[in-house]
Amino acid sequence: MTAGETEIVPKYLALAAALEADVVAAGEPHEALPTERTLQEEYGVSRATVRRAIAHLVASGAVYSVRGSGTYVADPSMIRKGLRLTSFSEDMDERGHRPTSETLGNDVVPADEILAEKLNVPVGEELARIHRLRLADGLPMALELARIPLKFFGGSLPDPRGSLDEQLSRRGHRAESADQSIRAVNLGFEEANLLSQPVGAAALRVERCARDVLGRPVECTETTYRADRYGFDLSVVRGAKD
Amino acid sequence: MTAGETEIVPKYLALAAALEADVVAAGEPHEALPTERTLQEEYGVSRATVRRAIAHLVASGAVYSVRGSGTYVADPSMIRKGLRLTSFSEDMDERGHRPTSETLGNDVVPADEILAEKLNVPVGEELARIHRLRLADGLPMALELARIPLKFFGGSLPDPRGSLDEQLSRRGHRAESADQSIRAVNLGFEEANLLSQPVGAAALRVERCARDVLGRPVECTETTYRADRYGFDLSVVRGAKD
DNA sequence: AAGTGGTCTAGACCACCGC
DNA sequence: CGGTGGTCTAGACCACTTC
Repeated sequence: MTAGETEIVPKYLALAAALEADVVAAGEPHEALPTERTLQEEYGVSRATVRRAIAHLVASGAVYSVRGSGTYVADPSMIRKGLRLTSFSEDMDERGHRPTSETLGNDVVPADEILAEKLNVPVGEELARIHRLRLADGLPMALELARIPLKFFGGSLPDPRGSLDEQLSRRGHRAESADQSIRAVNLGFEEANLLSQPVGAAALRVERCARDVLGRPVECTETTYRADRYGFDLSVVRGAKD
Repeated sequence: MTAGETEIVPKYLALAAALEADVVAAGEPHEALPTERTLQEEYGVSRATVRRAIAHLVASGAVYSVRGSGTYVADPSMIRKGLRLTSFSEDMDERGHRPTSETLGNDVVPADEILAEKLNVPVGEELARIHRLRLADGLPMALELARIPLKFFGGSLPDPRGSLDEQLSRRGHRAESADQSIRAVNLGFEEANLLSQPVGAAALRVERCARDVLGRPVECTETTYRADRYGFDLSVVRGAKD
């Protein structure tokens, strides 16, 4: 009587996933979801479970509820980002945008002092440098410059077609945590052209140094987002100091 | 006078506030809270309400729960908060700068639709608008435009000399959590002059709507930081959202 | 085995929205 | 006014930790 690995998935999460797929993904913004009492019947669960599933979707920004009126598909035009570490692809996926990328150039350079320290390698260590244009729904969204010790790829440049994150994960170097800095910059000529923005336009620059689960640095990435298409929306609390 | 109106505060929020004050604030890190079933009796509520209150505290990072074991006061040193809710003064103090401010203008305006909704007041409600230039070590750092219902100050404009945060705290409207959006903008003529920056320079615009411990909105503030002097540094982890 | 938090149910009443 | 989401109750069973 083998158990077979039956994964335990709470009903409310399964329901949230089902709603996300059935209604949210296929629905127009501001389209109403069935009422909670209707969903309760349709899915054969209690209303508390329906409400919990919906609360999950509200928290993730997929839907919003209006007291006395109903629950509706959220308008994804406002891109949101919380406090979690995500790749560009994950980030766009979560917000209902189709992420693609265009490689602008790959090369190998020796680590300068700053990068050497951040990546915890000797100065002069070979780093893969991957320069990409990131698009959302086919429109330029960000420029990304990743610097990763070549040794993490087994000595050769990564396949530009595949996900960088995935290739790192396969070798046990999945990014698990990161230090980030967020700043505003004016776009220079080259950046502006690549992003289809006017020269001097404001942009968000995110510098990220990621570490794997053991705390070893794996990559330093600089991402420059179009200010008119991207911003951070997050919740903060008055917590204790670090 | 005062507001004789009976505020409707959900039990679970009231309980969360009570637990925060009674147990969390006074307790040592990793000290166990009473069990949910104990709290249920002590406070005369259902277990679902106790759980909801605790869920609130977990989300705010004040406590953590361990399945099969108990719920414990969180160790502040282990809290990983990318960004915390801080006032400009606190923020500058932590960064080692001396914060000062220069009032550019105070007035009272009726709430438009957008602010009325965010602040949960009727359209036309009187809002205090405090426009200040924020300096760090005597140099312009940010422009701040705060909008706060006048009733939170007892009907008169706040003392421009004192800390806004403090004056709100004294009246029980301390900002405890907030929704924030971070974007990049190009400075206009007036903003640029006030910040001693060239016109068109990039800047970080932070829009913050803060709530008190009971979740009541207290202020909506728009802060524009000089990009050359300010940025966010934070840590992120790859965690589930929820 | 006893106790904990995690999930779920089947009810109920309320405040609010729209007709 | 009926229907909606928001809150709350009093149970129940489960998986897990702890002894």
